[in-house]
Amino acid sequence: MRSSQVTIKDLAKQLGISPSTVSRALKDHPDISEETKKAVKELAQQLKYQPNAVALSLKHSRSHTIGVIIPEIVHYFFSQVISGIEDVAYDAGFTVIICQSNEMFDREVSNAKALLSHRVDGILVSISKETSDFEHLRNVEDGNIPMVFFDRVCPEIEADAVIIDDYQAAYDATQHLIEQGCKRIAHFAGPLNLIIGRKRKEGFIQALKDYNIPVYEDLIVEADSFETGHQTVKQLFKGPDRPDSLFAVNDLTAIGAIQAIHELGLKIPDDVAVTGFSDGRFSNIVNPKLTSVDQHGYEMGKTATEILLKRIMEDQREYTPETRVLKGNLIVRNSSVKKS
Amino acid sequence: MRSSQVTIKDLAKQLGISPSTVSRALKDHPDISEETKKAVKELAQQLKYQPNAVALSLKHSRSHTIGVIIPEIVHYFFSQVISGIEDVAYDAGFTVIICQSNEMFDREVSNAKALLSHRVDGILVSISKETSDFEHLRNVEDGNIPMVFFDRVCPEIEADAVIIDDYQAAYDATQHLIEQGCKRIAHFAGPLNLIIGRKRKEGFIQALKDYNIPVYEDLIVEADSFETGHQTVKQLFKGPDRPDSLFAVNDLTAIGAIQAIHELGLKIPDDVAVTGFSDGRFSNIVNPKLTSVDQHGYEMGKTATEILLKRIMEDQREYTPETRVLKGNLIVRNSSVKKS
DNA sequence: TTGAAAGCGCTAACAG
DNA sequence: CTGTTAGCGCTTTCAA
Repeated sequence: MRSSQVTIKDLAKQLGISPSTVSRALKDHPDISEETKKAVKELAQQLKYQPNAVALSLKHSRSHTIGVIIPEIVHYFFSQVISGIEDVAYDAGFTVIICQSNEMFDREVSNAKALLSHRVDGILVSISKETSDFEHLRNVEDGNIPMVFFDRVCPEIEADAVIIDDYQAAYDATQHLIEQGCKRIAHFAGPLNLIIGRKRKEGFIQALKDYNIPVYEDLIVEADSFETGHQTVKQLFKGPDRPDSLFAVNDLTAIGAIQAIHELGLKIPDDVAVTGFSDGRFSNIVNPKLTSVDQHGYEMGKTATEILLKRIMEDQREYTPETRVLKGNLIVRNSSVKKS
Repeated sequence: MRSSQVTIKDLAKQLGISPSTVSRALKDHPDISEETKKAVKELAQQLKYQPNAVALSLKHSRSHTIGVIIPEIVHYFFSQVISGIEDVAYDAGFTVIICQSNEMFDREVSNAKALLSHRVDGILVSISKETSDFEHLRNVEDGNIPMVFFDRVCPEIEADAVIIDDYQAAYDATQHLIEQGCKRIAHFAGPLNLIIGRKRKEGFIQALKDYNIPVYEDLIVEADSFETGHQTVKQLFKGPDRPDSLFAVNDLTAIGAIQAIHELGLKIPDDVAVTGFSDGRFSNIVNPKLTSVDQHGYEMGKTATEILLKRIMEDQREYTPETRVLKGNLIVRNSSVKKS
C-alpha cells in the first residue's frame, strides 16, 4: 500500500459534502458558511491533511519549486550560497531542488534535464569547470524557464546574473601585495574557460602593469586545488629567483601552497606573502591566518533568488537581463602583512 | 505565458495521432508499429520533449523523489553525506530535495511538512540540536512514508538508521590520549539531548574508568562550536591544575580550542594533547594537524539511501527496522602524539 | 495497430 | 451557499 496520505476527497466523503466545498472551505472562500469551514478545518487537522503539492503543480502549471545547479556543495562558498537561496525561497513558499554537477559536464546536463522534467519554475546555475557547451542551458531558455546565473556565469547566454567583481577584487589583492613591497608575484589561476578565472587573472595583471611591475608569464600557473597548489609551489618556489608572494584563485589552493612553502623552509609572510580568494571557514583557522577576498556567498544566493522569483512572478517573455555585481572585500590577515 | 514545454498532446496533434499512441511509442510498447515509433521519437527529439514528471507523479502516486532533512550543509561531514545520498539516488533515477533545518526545531517541522506535501517517496533525516518533540516525524511514519535516520537519530521512533559507533570511537580517541600519558583529560561535549552527544561522552568516561583514571565532572563541558571551544579553554585551562589533554566532540570545537591553547602560551601536543571528531577538511590543514575520527559521511549517505530505496521498492507496511553501524576510524595526527 | 475514456488530486467556472 | 464538471499531462484498461 503506497502512502496513505489524506486527500480532499477523503475529507469530503467523511463530511458528506463535495470535494469542491472542502477545497473552498480550506482556503477560506467567502461563499462558504462558517459552520462548514469549521467542520472541514477541524477534520483536516485531525486527519493531518496535507495538500498534495503534486496535484497543485499540475493544475496550476506552477510547481513553486526552483532548481539549483551547483558545482560542489562541499565548498564553503557554495554552501553559503545555498543557504541564501533557501532562506529567500523558503520565505516565498518555494521548495528548492539542489543538484550537484560535481564539476562534470555530463552531470550538469542530466541535472538540467531533470529540473526541466520536474517543471521547476526557475533555475539558478553556476556552471561546472568542464562546461563549454551550453546546449542544455539553451534548452532552459527555450522552455521559457527563468534562469539566473551566479558566480560562474555563461558567456553565451543572455540571462540575469549575480557575480562579484572578480577583476577588481583580484586587482585589490594584488595591489595589496605590491604595497607590501612584493615584486615577483605568482598567480595560481583558476580554469581559464571560466570567466571568473579569466577576470581574476586580468585584475592581477593589470595591477602589476599599473605599478610598473613586470609580468612574468611563467609565474602564472593554472592551479586551483589544495593538491595542485601544493605541487606547484614545490616546482615554482625552489629556485633562487623564487617568487616573493602569491595570489591564489581560492583559499584551498592558497592553503596547499602555504603548506608547501613551510615545507620548503620559507617563512610566511616575510619570505613569501600569500593571498587567497573566497574567504572560507579556513581563512581564520590556518596559520598564519589567510588574507582573502570575501565573496559574499550568502548574499549572492539571496540576491540571485530574489531576481529569479521576480522573473517568475512578473512572468513576461521579454525583459532585459540584469547583471548584479557585488563587491568582493579584501580581508587582510597575517599571511600577507610584512613587518616593516 | 507560462513555460512553453512540449507535451504529449502537442506531439500527437502534429502527427495526427492520439496521445495514447504517442505515449506508447515513447516507451517502445510492442503493439506500436516501427514506423509510428520512429516518427514519434524523431519529433520528440526535435521538439525536445521532456516527460512531465509532475503528471507522472500524480498518475503513479510515486514522485521518484526523496527528501532530506539535514541540520546544516556548511559542515563538511553533512555535505559529504549529501554527496553519498545524491550519487545513489541519481543512479536509481531519483531526485533529491534537500532541506536545511539550520539546527532549528521550527524549521525542521516545516521541512517535514513541505516534504510530505510534495509527496516524496521517502525521507532521510538527521535531527537538529533543538529537536526533542517528534510529532512531525511521527506524521511521516503515519503517512507510511519510509524514513531513514542518519547520524543524529531519533530515540522515540522505530525506524531504520545509519550511524557510526560513537561510543566506541570516543572510547578509542580517549584511550589514545591515555596511551600518550594523559591523566587530566577534558571533554568538550555535544548537546546531550542528541544521542551522539551522550554516546561520545559515555565512551569517554568508560575509557577513563577502564584505565583507572578519575573522572573529573568539571572537565566535562558542553561546547560544540569554534567559539565555545575557544571560550571554554580560556576558562578551563588557565589554572595550575589545567587539563593535559582534550577530547572535543567535533573538529571545529577542537580548532577553536587549539587557538585558545596557543593564545595561553601552551604547546600542542606536549602541554596539551588534542583530539577532534569528524575528520573534516580542516583536520589536515590546521597546525598542528588534528587527530580525529573519520565519520565516513559519504558512506553514511550512501548506505542510508540504499536502505531507503530498498524500503520504497519493497513497499511493505511491516518490517523490522534495521540500524546499520559504521565504524569510526581514529586517525592519529600531530595534535595528540607526544614525543617520548 | 490504434483510439477513447477514465482517473491520479485539485481548482475554478458555471449551475443551481 | 454548495454541487457538477472539466481539465492540468500522462498512462492504461477496454474497445475497435
